[in-house]
Amino acid sequence: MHSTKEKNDHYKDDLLLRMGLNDNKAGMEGLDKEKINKIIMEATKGSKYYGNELKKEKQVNQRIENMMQQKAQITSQQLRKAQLQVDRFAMELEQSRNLNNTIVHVDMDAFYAAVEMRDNPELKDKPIAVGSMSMLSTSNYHARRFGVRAAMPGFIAKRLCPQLIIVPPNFDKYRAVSKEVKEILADYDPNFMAMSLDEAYLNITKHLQERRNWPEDKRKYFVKTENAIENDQPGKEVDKLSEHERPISPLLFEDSPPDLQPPLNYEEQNNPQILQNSVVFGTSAEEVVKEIRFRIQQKTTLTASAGIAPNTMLAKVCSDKNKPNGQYQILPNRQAVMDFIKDLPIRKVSGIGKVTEKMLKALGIITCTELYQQRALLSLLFSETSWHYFLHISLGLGSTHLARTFSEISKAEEQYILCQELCSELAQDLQKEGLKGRTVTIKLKNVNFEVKTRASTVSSVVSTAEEIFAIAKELLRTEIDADFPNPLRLRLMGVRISGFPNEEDKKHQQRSIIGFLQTGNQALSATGCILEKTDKDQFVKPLEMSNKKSFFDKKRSERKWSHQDSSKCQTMVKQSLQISQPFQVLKKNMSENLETSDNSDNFQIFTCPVCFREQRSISLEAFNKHVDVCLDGPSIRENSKMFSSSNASSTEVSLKENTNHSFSHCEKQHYETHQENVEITSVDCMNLEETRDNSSKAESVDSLRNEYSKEECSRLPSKSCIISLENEDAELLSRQEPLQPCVHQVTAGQALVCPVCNLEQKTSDLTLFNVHVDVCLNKGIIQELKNDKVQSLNQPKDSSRSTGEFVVI
DNA sequence: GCGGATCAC
DNA sequence: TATGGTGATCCGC
Repeated sequence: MHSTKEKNDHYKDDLLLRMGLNDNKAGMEGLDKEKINKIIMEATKGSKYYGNELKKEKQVNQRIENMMQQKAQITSQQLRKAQLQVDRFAMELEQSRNLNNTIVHVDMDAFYAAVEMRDNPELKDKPIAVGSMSMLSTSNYHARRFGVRAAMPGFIAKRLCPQLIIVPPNFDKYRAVSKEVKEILADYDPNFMAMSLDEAYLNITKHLQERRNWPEDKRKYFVKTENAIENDQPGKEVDKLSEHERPISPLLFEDSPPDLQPPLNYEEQNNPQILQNSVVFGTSAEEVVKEIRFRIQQKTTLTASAGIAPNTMLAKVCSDKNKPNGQYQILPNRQAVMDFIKDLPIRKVSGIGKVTEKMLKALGIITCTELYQQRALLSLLFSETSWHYFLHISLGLGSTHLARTFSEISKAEEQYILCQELCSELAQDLQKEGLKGRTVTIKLKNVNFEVKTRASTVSSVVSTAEEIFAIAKELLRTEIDADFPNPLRLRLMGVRISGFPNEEDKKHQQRSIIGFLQTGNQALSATGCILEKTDKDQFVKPLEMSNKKSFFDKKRSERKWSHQDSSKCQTMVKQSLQISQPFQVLKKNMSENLETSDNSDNFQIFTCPVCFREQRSISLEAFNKHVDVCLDGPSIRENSKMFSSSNASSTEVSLKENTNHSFSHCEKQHYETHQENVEITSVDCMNLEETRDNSSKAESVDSLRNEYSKEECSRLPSKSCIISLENEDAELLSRQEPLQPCVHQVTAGQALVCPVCNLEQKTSDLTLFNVHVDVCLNKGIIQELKNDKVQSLNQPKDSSRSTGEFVVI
């Protein structure tokens, strides 16, 4: 319901300033922001709550101060070096950019309040909020004009708006409505991911494919103007069965943009056309989402907002853009993404909260462009997890797939078989990595989403499937016996091995890569496998994954991630590799990725950002190696002195400021999917839905999300990866478009000359070229090297093109 | 490992 | 009168 972004924003002095951003129109009913702030302050000041807020603020300020001190100690050399590392990582990320998915984020407008208004016409024109005198979870837009917001105590809201009606929450009702909405969503993506009662992500990529061939009839809906609709199937007549009248467009949002008011204003442009009380929607993503919103409104009389984008991070931001009752799309090309990102305040991104915002602001970072410009500094000031996350955001990257739900596995036999398979997979991975461990852990999640981990440590290392299974089997048996005679009804199982005696050695061996890809001290610490069963009774085969490296979204990893089309799995593997995988794995998969997913990469010529020589490597691996050598070795011609004393992995600043940005769920899927959380040992779980029901306040805790989202994929300091075996794989693979749907096509073989370093870049990939130019522009080192040539260009200040592209025609 | 901080709903 | 409850991750200790 209410987002954290809104939460607390009413109370802090600095944040009060931002309240001007809220809807409040001069001359209209309501309060101006100064008045709102004043009233809130009066009600807040002197309270215990306020005292605690001040205390917390001090702590944050202290963190910022520490960070600034640390920043002051960073040498330009450290910064240059960091820049190289970060840019190399950025280049890899850029390469893995995947624009082939269409992700939709659907968000019901003022959900609880809207439901209450719908069901009680008396509330229609009044400012209302759902909650209690202690806490509100939602307010309608009318009330928001008075400054009444979610996460505000009711008694303060009453001071702001004495006529405010506070309605106690009716969760059963919200759940029922939510279910109606979800039934619609499932038509477009059966594996959609519900984040809460009023929010969900959909991957409509597949739907769009199928829809292309749909006859108009299948995209036609009858408009219902008076009564509620029971049957909202396309092409079918509308039943009338409403006991009371439900207006099509509830007067929830008087100020919503007129052109976004469905359904009757749909006559705009070609689609959808209105024909005799019916509407035909087109086949584009935009049309699909209009259709979804139309159906939601027809069925529930409530409005929803939506965002359409190539990944979940962007889709989420988009859904907020034209709220309420609107939608927004970022087209699936890099330029569109970058244009959108350019001036986007980082605070808009899910995972960037109040504290992170403030810390970054202290570094002069407010927008994503600035976030990108400061990437090198950030890598020195923040944890690896954090700066990776930041870099993703600043490149407009996010998760491109959603997980699916799983069917139950309740037969003991199957469970043992599953366990054995997992152990075999795990053993294979161990063998590949040359690892042996002493601790075997199984993780079980039952149908109620309770998660248990059970571990056993043996005296000597194990590595074979038989050895591991022998241990895992006993752990599993214990759990099965514990519930006997009731079966264990599992939703997910995982096996992990840890306790590697030779971790240090391993790390050392991999230093050349790890030095760049990860600065933390966790190299390859464990290998894990987790197997999940899909709702289609297909197994998601584990592969492997990195541990700490996986930095993406744990946030809602609990919401289940899992499935992956095998074609996409390659992408995923590729991405996770680039971000976090140990080198060996990268090596193993990279060539295959290049071959399968992007032909043009096969003979790509990389230009080393250090020595500027072209590397006619076929694989990124070889290229990475070269850069490693360049960075480490004294062999760099032009700038050897700059690196003569440096060690590739020695840049770390001791005291890293940690920001607990939780990764946006989306992204994390790529990297965290199917990972295990070591810590969880036993969760005595009641069904969350039940607990919620008993909660008098806290309506924001949603229950329905658990239906779809509780699949655990938390982090695991280990490696794991998933391959899903699906029928559609081949199809998906074949229809994959080039990684970079470039707007600017470059003729094959055409030489691109970097305007900064003046060196010819023989890559045919404009994206890579752009990255190179960015690297050049943003790097003092290059400026120094080419001082005579680029004086006029070495101002990376131009925020409008921090990640800008050089357009080649 | 645990608890505090952060974030989201 | 009065400023939620829950779950998750990350990180430092």
